[in-house]
Amino acid sequence: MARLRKGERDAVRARLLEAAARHFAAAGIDGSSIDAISLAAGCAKGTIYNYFRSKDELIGAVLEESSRRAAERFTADDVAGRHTRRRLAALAAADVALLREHEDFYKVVIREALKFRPEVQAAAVGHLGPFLAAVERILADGRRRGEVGSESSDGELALLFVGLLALLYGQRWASDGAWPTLEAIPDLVADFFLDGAR
Amino acid sequence: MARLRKGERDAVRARLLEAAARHFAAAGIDGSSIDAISLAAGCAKGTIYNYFRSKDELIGAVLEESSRRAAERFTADDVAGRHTRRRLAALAAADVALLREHEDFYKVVIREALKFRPEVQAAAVGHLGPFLAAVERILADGRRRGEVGSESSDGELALLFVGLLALLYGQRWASDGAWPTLEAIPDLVADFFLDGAR
Amino acid sequence: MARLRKGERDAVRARLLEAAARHFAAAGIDGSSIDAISLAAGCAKGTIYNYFRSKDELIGAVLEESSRRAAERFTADDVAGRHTRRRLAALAAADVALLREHEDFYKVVIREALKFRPEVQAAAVGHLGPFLAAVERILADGRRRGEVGSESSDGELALLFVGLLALLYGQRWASDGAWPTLEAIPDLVADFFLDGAR
Amino acid sequence: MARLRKGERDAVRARLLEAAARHFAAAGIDGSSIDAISLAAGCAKGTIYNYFRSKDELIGAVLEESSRRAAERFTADDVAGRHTRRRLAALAAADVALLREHEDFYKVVIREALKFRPEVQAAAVGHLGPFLAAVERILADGRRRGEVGSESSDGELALLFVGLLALLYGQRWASDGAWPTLEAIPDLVADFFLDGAR
DNA sequence: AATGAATGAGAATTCATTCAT
DNA sequence: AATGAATGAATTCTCATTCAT
Repeated sequence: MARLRKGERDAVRARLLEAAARHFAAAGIDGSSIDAISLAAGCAKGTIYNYFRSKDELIGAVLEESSRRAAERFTADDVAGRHTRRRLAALAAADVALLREHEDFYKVVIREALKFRPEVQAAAVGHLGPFLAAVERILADGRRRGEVGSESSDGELALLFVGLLALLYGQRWASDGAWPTLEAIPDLVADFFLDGAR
Repeated sequence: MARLRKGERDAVRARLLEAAARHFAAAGIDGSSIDAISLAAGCAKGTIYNYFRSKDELIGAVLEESSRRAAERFTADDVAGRHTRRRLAALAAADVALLREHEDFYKVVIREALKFRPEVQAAAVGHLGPFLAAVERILADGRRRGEVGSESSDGELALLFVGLLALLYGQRWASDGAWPTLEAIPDLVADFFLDGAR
Repeated sequence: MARLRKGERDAVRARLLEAAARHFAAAGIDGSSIDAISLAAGCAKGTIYNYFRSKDELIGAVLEESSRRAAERFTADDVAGRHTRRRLAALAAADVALLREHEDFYKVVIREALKFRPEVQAAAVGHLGPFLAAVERILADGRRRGEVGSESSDGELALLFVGLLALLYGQRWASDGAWPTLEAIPDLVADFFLDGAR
Repeated sequence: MARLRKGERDAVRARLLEAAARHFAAAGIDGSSIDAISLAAGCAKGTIYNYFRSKDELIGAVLEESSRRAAERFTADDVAGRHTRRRLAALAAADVALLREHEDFYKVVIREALKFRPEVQAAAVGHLGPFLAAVERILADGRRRGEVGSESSDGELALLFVGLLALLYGQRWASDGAWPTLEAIPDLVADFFLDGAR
């Protein structure tokens, strides 16, 4: 059964990644077996090893995929002249839109990032690179406009911004969607990030 | 070896809990074996089952212990008349002091909470109860003083406060202590929580 | 706490044996733990080892006790001049009376015997000795009276008699007492043993 | 080693069942480890779990297999017009022939039945169904011919018949084959069942 | 390329037995 | 004598990975 068309092979790979993300999100990485993931993707257990050398590589690929998709978007809608608040809210809204499409991937990657393991952190920040850069750009503009005055560096603030976003997503998962809703998140994060509780 | 001297049994239990927290923090809960934990505590494999009926119960006891110790402290130093900023910073400072003593326990409980699993969330918030209540009290006073004006409810804000604190701890673990330092955290979290990036 | 009065020590031993029989009957020998038995007898785990060197010895003692009590009785009521049928029924009735008092012991010893392990068989038949001898005596008299004519030897027939009795007890346990009842067993076994289904 | 030649999988399963029966018969169910059984069947420890989900399922499969094979035979040779004695002896002879081929399976299933556990009894009698039905048929005919007159019901008598048979097999195992021999059993059981010791 | 049976290291848990107090 | 904590061998079961077909 050799020589799948390129597209077919990619399709199987995509199915495997989605099944993996689904299982990882539902049962945790350790609680998900290669066997169950393969079957959920419509393959036999052995097949997955034709696509990923090991479970670790599969995990890596899921995280990779998550950020790959994310990176395609950021900044697309960003417009430099606007108010900092609007630009941040728009950025968050774009992220929320992505999350809607790939919630399982987000859940996996966010959970992984929030384990705060140094070995993983480099990769995580790497994946977040484009997003963090977008935030920093907005912050730099914001300082010029007098809308940002924090003593913390833009890099630190950018990390706090994505952290807050992750926290709000997580709070939503933890409360089974009760609070906050996806619709509310962009304004919520932009407002709180800029003004705090004041 | 029956009838341990009074207190001896508690000492063994404490050693087991600390060894468990240490392993959980270093290798994750799933990555830690009962066997290794027992040996690290200076017991044989079977001994741990004289203290905890199962791994799940051990995990529960570690989380319990963590919050039990935490609950002893909060609000001790809180003084109602002060500025909101000072009170929040003091609360955070008390928490940081606790974290210094039981960092492994904190790491475990924070990681667990940041998996955002609804089944676990109730317990997590329950453990945080006294802390959250303290924050809410300060916020209510703050509103009276005109130092807090956010449209979000005090309950939501309190959750964001502990979330931010957890995020800063985590950022420290992830960066191997590079940023932020423990000393900086109380002011950092109080400032950002009240004023944001403005 | 040394030097228990002789009677006290015997009382503890008896309690241990009864607890053991109870557990063995309910959960099987393998399914019963020394710990549970000790506690049920009101002692701590270690105490049992002051009375029995090992679990095997405890098992042996339970079986021993069972047949010791049984041996006290047989033949007491037997009267040589009567009809074979009446004498067999009386013998069975005496056994049923014993079983009523020590049902757990009976269950254990019968189950053990019906595993048919050669190593155990010698002991089992040894324990049954007095009972088998009584049956053989009755059979020998029965032949003289013309009430027994089987070609099988008396020894073989005696084994069949106790086998039948055990079978009926067991059938009762298996059917939760539905059939046969304890009252019916003595006549049932005497009749069937002498006449079969004819 | 995927896609075994047709039949290969069944062969492995059969080897596992036989190894299990062999061990169960020799050391008891509780005394037999999954590990030892697998190795005896020529597999590694884990392999057995590709065929049976748990030890309980393996036990069930051994009992099932035992009665499945048995059910194939009964009554094949039965001829309605003959003497009750001859028909019963023939039935017993057919059973003995089966036992010769699958002695370990018989030993396991008989031992299990003679534990007289109500939960198991239903299954045991279910497995015996065809055999019991055959006995009852013969008894009904026997009554018509005047060769059976017992006051007990045919159902009860049938249970006694299989009980006797089991007892004789067991007696043989217990005596290491000394008495009775397999050859003698069919006539022995038919004679004793019909006439008793008379 | 896909399959899925085989593998065996490793994990949690049980429990008879020992022995210091 | 009684206790009950400690022990560690043994057991069941899981699962990532390999590889013949």
